[in-house]
Amino acid sequence: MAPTSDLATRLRGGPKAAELLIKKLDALHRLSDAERAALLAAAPTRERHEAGAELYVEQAPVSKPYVILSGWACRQRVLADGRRQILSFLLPGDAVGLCARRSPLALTATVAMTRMDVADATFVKAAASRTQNTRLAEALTMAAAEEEGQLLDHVVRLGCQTALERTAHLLLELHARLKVVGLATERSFPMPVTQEVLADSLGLSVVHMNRTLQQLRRDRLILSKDGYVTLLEPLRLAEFADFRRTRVSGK
Amino acid sequence: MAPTSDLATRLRGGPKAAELLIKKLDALHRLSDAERAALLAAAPTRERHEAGAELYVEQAPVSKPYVILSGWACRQRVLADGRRQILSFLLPGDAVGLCARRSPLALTATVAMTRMDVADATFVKAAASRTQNTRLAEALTMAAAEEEGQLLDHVVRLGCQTALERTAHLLLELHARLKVVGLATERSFPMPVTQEVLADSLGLSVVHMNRTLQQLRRDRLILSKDGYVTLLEPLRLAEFADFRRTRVSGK
DNA sequence: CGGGGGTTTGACGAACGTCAATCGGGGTGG
DNA sequence: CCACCCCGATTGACGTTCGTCAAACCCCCG
Repeated sequence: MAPTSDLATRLRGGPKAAELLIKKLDALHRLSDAERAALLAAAPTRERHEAGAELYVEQAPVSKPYVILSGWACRQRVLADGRRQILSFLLPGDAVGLCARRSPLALTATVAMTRMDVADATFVKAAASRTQNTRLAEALTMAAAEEEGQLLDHVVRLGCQTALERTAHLLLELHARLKVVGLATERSFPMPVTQEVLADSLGLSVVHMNRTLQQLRRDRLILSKDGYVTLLEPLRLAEFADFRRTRVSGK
Repeated sequence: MAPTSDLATRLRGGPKAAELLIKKLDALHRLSDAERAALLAAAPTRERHEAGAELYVEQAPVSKPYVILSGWACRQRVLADGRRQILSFLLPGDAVGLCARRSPLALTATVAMTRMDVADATFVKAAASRTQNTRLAEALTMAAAEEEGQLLDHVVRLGCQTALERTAHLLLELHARLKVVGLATERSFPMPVTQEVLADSLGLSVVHMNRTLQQLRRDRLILSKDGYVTLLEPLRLAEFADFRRTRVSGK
């Protein structure tokens, strides 16, 4: 199901740190051959982070940007009394910490939810600032806009959808994002996080999260086991959850 | 309570279209005298929009940027079955539609909630792109980051706060934002929108919104009447709602 | 064999939504 | 000037969704 050989190659530290990033940006705004080559040529430093590691600390300076090579992270905030809200999921191919401002402070904590491999993305910023790499810079801007779109979707989920709708909507988003970078098949994708994480993302209790997933299974809309989710009826699910692909730029 | 004479001046079409914007940016990242002067010198086209007018249509191209001179707007999405989610409030001094990308499509609708006066903000974009106006460009970037911060706050409100906490938190945000541009006093500010709007923003029903406001009044935390809100105990309210001023950039 | 984290279940209660009616003020036409 | 109306705020009664608590269960691992 997962492309294990590719994955193994990447994890062993092959030269293709930018591979997933390119897949993602290309889908958003086709890069030039030169830009793709420039990104692939880079051999950035890699880091491994264990689950629970904090990549950025809320209100602390953003150390350096990363591209996620494998594993999942999230942005989160924790209230004084311990309540946690997960604001977004960060998946392989995502670039993080590429803020435009001068000495940026992180608006949220960023935490590894699984073991993950990341590459220092300073080379991406450098490449994008070269004048010949126009489309790369544009693609990064569009990626930022797409991220804003995801945050807006999240607000809608939390603000006016039921537990069932929220869950379906989030699963559809994760599936779409993973498919772009080749980590999901037509209907399935890995889900390496606990129900507690989903609950904290969707504003539900763990118990209700569990029951909601059960209901989706009972209704034969999804399958889930062993860390994989299968969307049995993506179209019906999308209709039900009011899920629509939003475009960020058009000509 | 409201600075009526200033307001009247602005509404009559005095030359100070950028006045409120400058107040806001200055508070975020002090501009140079030259930058302030450049912004104040501009005499952009003005437009008046009645309540209900749609400044931008979701998924349609963003026509041109605006600075809000008076009145409130919001960004919103409407689901297929009519449920509405308000994603953010746009207040006087806010710039909207200043997207960086090429031919941007609006990620949400933007709707006037009161009669409003806006100025064409093309001159702001132009001024920011001149190389000598570094700090202006930086300030705009920081304003964008602040907006992201507000969106993150909104997710937290919806995801893990009670109706009472959400409401208090939103009122504190609105107060802080209006105070920066001089439209709020130490404890009071105008609230020109219906409870239905607040409800659609906070993910509550109108009925529950009403009861929540009543409770805040009963608890002597706020006063509200005639379109004005007074925060009776801002500190206690902030403590209760876990409201914190988040900084976007640091030395 | 024991332990711990994650999932699942049941019973119960609280927060919030829905429905429907009333109230109150400002505007409008007769 | 007054009757009417409409929109927004308010109230009450009731239903549903979702949270909480507590216990069991399952599986992997040491």
